[in-house]
Amino acid sequence: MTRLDRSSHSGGGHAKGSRPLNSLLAGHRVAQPPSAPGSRASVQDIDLGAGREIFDYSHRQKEQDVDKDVRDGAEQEDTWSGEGAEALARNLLVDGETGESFPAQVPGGEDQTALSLEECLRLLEATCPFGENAEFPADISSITEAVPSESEPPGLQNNLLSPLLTGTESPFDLEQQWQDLMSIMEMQAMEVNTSTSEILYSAPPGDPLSTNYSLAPNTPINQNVSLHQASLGGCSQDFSLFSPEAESLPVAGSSTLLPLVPSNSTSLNSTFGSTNLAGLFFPPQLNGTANDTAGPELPDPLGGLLDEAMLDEISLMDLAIEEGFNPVQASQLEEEFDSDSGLSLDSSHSPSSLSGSEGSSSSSSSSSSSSSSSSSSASSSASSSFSEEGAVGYSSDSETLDLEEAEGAVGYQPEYSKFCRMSYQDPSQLSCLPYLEHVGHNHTYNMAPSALDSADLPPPGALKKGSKEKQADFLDKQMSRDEHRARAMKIPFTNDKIINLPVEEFNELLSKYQLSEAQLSLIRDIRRRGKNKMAAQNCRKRKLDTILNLERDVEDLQRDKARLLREKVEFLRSLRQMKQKVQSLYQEVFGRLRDENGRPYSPSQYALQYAGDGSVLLIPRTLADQQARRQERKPKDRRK
DNA sequence: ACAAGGTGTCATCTT
DNA sequence: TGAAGATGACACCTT
Repeated sequence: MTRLDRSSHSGGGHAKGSRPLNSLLAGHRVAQPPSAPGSRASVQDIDLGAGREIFDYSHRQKEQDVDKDVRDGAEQEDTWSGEGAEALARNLLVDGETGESFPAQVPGGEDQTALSLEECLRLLEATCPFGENAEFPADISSITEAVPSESEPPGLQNNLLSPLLTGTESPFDLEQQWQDLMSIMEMQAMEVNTSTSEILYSAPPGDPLSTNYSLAPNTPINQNVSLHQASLGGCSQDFSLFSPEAESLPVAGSSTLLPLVPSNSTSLNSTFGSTNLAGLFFPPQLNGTANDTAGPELPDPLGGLLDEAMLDEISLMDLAIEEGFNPVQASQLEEEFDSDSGLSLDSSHSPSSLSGSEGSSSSSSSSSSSSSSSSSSASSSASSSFSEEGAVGYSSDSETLDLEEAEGAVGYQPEYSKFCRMSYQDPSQLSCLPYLEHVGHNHTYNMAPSALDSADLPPPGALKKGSKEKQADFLDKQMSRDEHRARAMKIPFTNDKIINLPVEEFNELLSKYQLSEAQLSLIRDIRRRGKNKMAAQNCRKRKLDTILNLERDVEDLQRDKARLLREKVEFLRSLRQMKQKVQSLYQEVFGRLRDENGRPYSPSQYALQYAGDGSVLLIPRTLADQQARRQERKPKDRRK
């Protein structure tokens, strides 16, 4: 935040003219009028050596023309509640012997029928054997409550549906479902190549669920009944609707129960065995082909969203994302870390020999890729920066040139390629000038203007036959501004030492020589600039690492999201299957109910009600609707 | 001519 | 308190 504030002051860039503070007060920097635009030397460091015992800018003065090359110029959801059952229980009587419940006050009380759950199960087992492994919610009524039927026409509502199945309530937020699925598709479109996306809208080969199913990219998915028929093949799979306790409920054979006459059991069996289970999801009266107690058909609100084919395709997509993406992207990411930044913090790349090796004891091993947090990356980078970049530039002193050439030739540098790439497009040019490899860190605009005028690299031929003079000249051109100044001021040691020596050694070094104020000032400036230059490089490295880490985090999160969506879809799919099974059970039981005259009950007048204790009751539709409405209100109230 | 990216430098803040 | 490091901002350069 403070930095943002600072930016206001330097908004125009410590913009030369606006950088007043100590600079302007001290007058050591002269803000050049705009008449000297674009000139890097518009504000220039003037190191007159105005005694800078302390590192105070106010002591700087306009630089004398110590370097004649330096140009003059100034510087410077879901609700599975069982409350419906509880509510219902308040209106029910409990059979003292059987424990079964039946409505206490219902017109036409003799029609109230409570079915033994065991009987129901037995009934259903005849046609639909249960699996053993399926998990099922304990609260049966809540399951029924969740059976969707929202899209059925109002007129068709009073059908063979659970009384809690109202036409208005859907346990799923369809909009949310759609958004999730669209999200998956978006991700797929984002991360998977087009070939994969083709899979999205075409049936996967060999997928029996989707052979009769095709999706258009922008077409809402339709419910295809035969799809479920194929997928479920009766109710043979994983069907353990009721708990063992429920199954062990006492058999109700009393007069309170209406006889369950399997009058049409054969037809039921045949019908049920090949029943279109998708149809079981829906009210029976929609199914005109079935008898009046079986074969309902309703649009499945989930069917459009959770169609088997689509689910499989989503899984494929996610798989492609996860499996296809990971290795490639990861390797790409690694390459980025290693090459793109070109600034690996790994000190294993650090030079084994540094001109500034006095301070290389601080060298520490660090790896940007191993640190997921930018902070750790930052610290490691900082700790290794000295040794890593100790050899950067600033080696111009002619007296030690040979030494530095040797040093430069030894080891450098992790950033060598990058800097060479930046400053010299052709590395071969450097390879034939090994003593120049550190020069790549100097920008040509740091060079003296005269050097800038002829900054072009000498043609290879010229270099070939180049005399030592020419080489020296060329080397001279590559020297930084500070190096030129240091040479001009006859600083008796290398810029490299000036920059990289620890404070104590640095002060010791200074004390060894008799230096003028101008020289001391220049030395301190060189040190300050050199350190700041390395700091800036490290700062940029860290910034880059941070960006890369964030990118990686984003990719990880996207993968997580895709996985969670996939799991959600799987859950929804199994939920739908369970609902279908519950619905089929419902129809089966209801279809076998007979009144005292041996006639089937009309689904428009009666409905089965699952009680909380596991019993099943036959109650009038009106009561069932009331309870369903009451049930419906509760989640809405809760939402508010 | 213009944009983008790299680099050096400064001012300022933080450690 | 001073040294060193970190960082935003700017100018300049190269591509």
